[in-house]
Amino acid sequence: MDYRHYSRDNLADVLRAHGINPTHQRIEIAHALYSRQEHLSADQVLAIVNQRHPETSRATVYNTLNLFVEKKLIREVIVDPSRVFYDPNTSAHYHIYNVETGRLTDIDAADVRIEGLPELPRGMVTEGMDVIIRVRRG
Amino acid sequence: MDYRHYSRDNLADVLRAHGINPTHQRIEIAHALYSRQEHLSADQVLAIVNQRHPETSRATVYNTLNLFVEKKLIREVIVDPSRVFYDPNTSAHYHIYNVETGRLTDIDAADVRIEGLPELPRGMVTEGMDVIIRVRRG
DNA sequence: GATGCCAATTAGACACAGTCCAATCCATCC
DNA sequence: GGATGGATTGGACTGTGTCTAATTGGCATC
Repeated sequence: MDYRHYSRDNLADVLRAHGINPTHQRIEIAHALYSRQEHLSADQVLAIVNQRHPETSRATVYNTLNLFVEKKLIREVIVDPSRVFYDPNTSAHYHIYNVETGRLTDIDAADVRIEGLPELPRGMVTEGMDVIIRVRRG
Repeated sequence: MDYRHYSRDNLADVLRAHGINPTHQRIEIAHALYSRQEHLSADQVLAIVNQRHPETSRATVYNTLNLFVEKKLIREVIVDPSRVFYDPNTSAHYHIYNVETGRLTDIDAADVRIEGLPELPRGMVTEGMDVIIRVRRG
């Protein structure tokens, strides 16, 4: 999937490819995340989407972000107890979290080797692995 | 530090060793976590502490858990957007999180090798690394 | 034992992220 | 142009966690 061009037309195709009906609001929300390639909280998405004219409701932003997560268009990043971040990068990668600024940075998982993890209990499957390095100014 | 015996007397000593004035409430809260060696949310701690006679207030539970984290007596585990878990195990270890049941299990960090992590930006220091494997019944 | 001090605790108000719900809107199909 | 059904909306609601002002309680000093 090529996300280099984030025109609203392209994004509509991306949504369709993930089985999502591309409405105006959904395209705006996808655009907020993809055009920035940043980690945004739901509130930040709401604020960005509403800088343009039409008011989009809070409920729609939350509904849509959850829908995108379910359809694997974006990923939740849980690093801060006070809010969830949403990540338009769904390829395998990890995160550096600056606990002072709240800024998240990506680490490509291809560069990292992790060995010695235990076997999962039988009947269990991995849904995902998060690696979070918490940093501050030293 | 030997946490094998979790009498309230021993816990008072543990608190003092971490520079914490051991009050009744604080000892009960420490006891709730250490005697179970489990990952508990603040609400679970509150419920356990109040099973015994004296009512301990919600504010005290939150204050105390935050104090314990600050004094490195316990660790926060952030895996669920809706609540923080507190972990009496402060040695280096990672977590398996069952997204269906909400149950957390430890992985000893000594068994795991992680290589290829990038250098931190200059002037930054690591405060901690979290590894969370999210699992479900497959 | 009485007194004063200060930290710890308390109840309750508050803040905020996120969810729920019933009413409305709107794109599509006939 | 209706009818249909999914999407959106505002507003009420929930649950976690924080704040604050008032009270309590342990401890030292007299």
